[in-house]
Amino acid sequence: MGFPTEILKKRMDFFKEQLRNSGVKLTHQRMEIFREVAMSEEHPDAEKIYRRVRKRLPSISLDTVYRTLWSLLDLGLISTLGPPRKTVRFDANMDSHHHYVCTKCGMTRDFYSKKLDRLRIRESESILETVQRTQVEVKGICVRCSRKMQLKNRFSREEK
Amino acid sequence: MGFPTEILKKRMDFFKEQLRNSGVKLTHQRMEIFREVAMSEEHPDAEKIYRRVRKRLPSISLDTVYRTLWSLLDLGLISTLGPPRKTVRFDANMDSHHHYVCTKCGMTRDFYSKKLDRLRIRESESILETVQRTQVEVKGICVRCSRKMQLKNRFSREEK
DNA sequence: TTTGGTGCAAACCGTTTGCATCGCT
DNA sequence: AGCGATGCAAACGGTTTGCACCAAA
Repeated sequence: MGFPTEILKKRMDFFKEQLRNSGVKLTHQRMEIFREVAMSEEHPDAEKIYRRVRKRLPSISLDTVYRTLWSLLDLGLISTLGPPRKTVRFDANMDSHHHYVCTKCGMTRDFYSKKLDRLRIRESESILETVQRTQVEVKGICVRCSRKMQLKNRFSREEK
Repeated sequence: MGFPTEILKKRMDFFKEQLRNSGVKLTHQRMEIFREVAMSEEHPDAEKIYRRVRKRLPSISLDTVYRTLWSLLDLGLISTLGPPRKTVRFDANMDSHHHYVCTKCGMTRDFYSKKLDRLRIRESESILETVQRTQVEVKGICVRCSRKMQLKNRFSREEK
């Protein structure tokens, strides 16, 4: 195995370009951290990325990894899995349903759709042994966060 | 507003039955904690559940809330949002893709589907202001966890 | 009465922050 | 030289655990 070279190259080029455009410095650390995420198949967490990057940059620290990942997120170069949450959230609705999710604040609301319930995905490629359920996540920015961001933008425009 | 009475009743009845069947004691605390999750529209976290339950049971402690929630999860009475994770996980694949997710260990793998990409959900009921993307999560038990559980079951059978 | 359930406090661990230093541009 | 980026260590906050007490069957 090994990660497809062209895809990795494409991602690295985009990464460099985005950093340049946004005035964020291109450092070793950022480069290696992004490379690690970009060539991973398994959506690693910060600790795992840290351990791997440290093989090439032994003096890097975990908090640089965190800071870098959050910047990359702001720049739209990576995303996080699921809603952003530092807390586990619970759901007592065991009927088949789907979710609207705000990627900013994590707000989540159920919705129902007979059509979506009928979704059947092709065989799970022997990754999952048994499938429990198939759920659609519609991700976006909720009304409240949207308003907040507009306000913020207005202020920062006025500051200039 | 207010939560539909029939649905809540149905959930409470199922809850009591499941506790009875599994030999887990039905205590005030468990009752109030489950009720709180069952009648919530917003997928609260442990802290929020704790604050609400405390209004009725002022002496309850946060760790009882946690312990209860994990038991309810084991009993299949509630679920958690997204893969169970104590760490944030990152994804540098910004192309449209979907996920296989193991609900036990959180293992997540990408898959692609032109057909699913074409999914268009009906208007988001003014909950989301703007939709960024629609992603399908196929949830189940991965091969590795499945094997582990089989082993465990075999042992516990032998213990008797 | 017995045993699982609960409350308390302390431990744990992932993540964040303040600050002094480093090293690109 | 200047200033953003980094490393270190300490703080933070959500979650878990050990233990003694309590209460339901």
